[in-house]
Amino acid sequence: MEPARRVTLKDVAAASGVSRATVSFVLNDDPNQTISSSTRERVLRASRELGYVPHGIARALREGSSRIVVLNVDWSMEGNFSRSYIRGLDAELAAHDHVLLVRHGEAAPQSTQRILDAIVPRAVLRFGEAYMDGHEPDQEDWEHGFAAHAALQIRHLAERGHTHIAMALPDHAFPLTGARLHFADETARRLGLAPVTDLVVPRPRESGAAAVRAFLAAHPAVTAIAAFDDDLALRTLTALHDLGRVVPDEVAVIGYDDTEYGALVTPALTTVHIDAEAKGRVAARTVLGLDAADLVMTPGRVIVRDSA
Amino acid sequence: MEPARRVTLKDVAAASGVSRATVSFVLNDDPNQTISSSTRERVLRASRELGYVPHGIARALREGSSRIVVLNVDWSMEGNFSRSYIRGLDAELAAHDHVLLVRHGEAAPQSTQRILDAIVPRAVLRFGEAYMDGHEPDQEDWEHGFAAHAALQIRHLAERGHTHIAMALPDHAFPLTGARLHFADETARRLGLAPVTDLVVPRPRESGAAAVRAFLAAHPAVTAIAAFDDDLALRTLTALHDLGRVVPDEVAVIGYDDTEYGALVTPALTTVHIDAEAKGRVAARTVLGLDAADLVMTPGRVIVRDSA
DNA sequence: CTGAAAGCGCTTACAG
DNA sequence: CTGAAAGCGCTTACAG
Repeated sequence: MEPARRVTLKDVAAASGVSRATVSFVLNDDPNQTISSSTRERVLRASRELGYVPHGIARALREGSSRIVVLNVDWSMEGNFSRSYIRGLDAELAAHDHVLLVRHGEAAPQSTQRILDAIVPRAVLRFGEAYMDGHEPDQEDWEHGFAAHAALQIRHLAERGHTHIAMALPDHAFPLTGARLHFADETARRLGLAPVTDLVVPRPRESGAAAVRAFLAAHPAVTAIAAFDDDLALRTLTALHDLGRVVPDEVAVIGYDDTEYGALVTPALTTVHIDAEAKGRVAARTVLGLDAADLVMTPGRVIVRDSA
Repeated sequence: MEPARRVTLKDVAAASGVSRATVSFVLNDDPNQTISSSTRERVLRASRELGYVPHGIARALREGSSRIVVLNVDWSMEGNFSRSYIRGLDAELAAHDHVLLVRHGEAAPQSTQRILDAIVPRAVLRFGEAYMDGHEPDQEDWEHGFAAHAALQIRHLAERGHTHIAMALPDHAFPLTGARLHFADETARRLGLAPVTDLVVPRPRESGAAAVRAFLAAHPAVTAIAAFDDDLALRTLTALHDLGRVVPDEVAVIGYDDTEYGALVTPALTTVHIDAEAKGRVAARTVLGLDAADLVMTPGRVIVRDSA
């Protein structure tokens, strides 16, 4: 079982009767070289016929880094946002001959470092970093960024007449939670609503119900809850159910990031859908030093169901 | 901003007064070489002091393939199984100086091929492949494999007195669905129950309810439904709720793979929890040609809540 | 317009 | 026990 020997530059050079250098120039469209079109033709044909594929490793050794971009995903916000973001990033990198390596953040930082040293990626991204950029967001961010997405929830609730809104947050705070609360509150301010209060809803069902009960007792004016994500929305919905509160009549709940179970719970969850594929593509272009001005963002939108 | 030059073998060799070859022998513990312990000491110290990290790219070029193992994930069974499997695979590969590259299966096969040609991974795995091995499972598989996990659901229902069981399946069949049904049915046979019938539950809420209604009308003896995963369990639960059927009294439902929302729905979902980390580790060892006999599997277990 | 040559950093027969 | 040398496949100054 002879494993078919790899076709190399040398083979293409031999087949087309030129040097390896020339083949490389042609295949990489080197702008500093002028290659006669007949030579170019010959090289291209030979390359095609032999099924030549550049050896990424050799190229990487020569270029100083591999065509791998690492994405660290260390907070698990599995949903449309992350999936679409990764899809866009992946596709755009592939279009530019790079590979996306997704690192799920379980590994110890030390092992991660060893790995990075070993594969020499072109770039290392952290999921959510770009998303969180601009805590004091610019216009762009209020249109398509994190701020805009946070605003969608509040605006929807405001349209339904709610003036006192709380935000349901996970028990383990991380950078994004603070930012979300900030943007939601800023949106409420702009709309002339009461400040957004925060409500931590732990995962265990009983503790969740207890937390929501205590919160509502302490904040009787609150009639709507914007959840950090659909998971927290579900925790909140379950807590309200267990407390015998009617949704949305007594308390409205809106989720975030449109997970698949939102439509299946009762009452069905109103939520925010975010397609981040374009954002992923922008990240890819940016990391490769390419212009991304032509990419248009898909705005987030509210999926209206029954809970708000 | 001079980027700190990389420490190479040559530096370590110079610092310890030996050749690059010797350094390589020491650092790789080459069994074909006998190195004096004083030399070994000196090399190790120099390497440590200089913070030497082998250049993975150069090594890969020399060795013929990179220390990357690709995992293709193309059916999205996000839950404990996949997460724990990936965690184990990742950790074990890291322990052996390899990196896991997770490819989410959205990319076109052609681009995937180009990528693989470019990075020359040590191995390419397909998620679920090992899991599905042995459609006619051996003893091992009935203990810790796919068959055993499928059996857990049926056994739990049988213990609760159910004799006529259906399996809720997604509308798009894929290899795993057939295997699951097969194993469930085989388990029912061994336990002396009626054959397991299949029930396709589409995602849209109304179609789901319609499908379940029609099914129950056609199969009045069925009192329990084992779902393909928690998502299908939730679809089924929702359908039963919408049809006014009481769970578990009229129909019991058991999920699979213990997603986080199972505890939050009403009635809370009884499900199967599978810790596949050891399986991931075995896959890593296997792919590297290492012995995996010492790894012990964690058996799956039923998480009993209210739905069955 | 094209080619010979150097070199990226490593591993491993091979020779001593 | 240790070192000099070749070579993995590529890119890119450099010389013609």
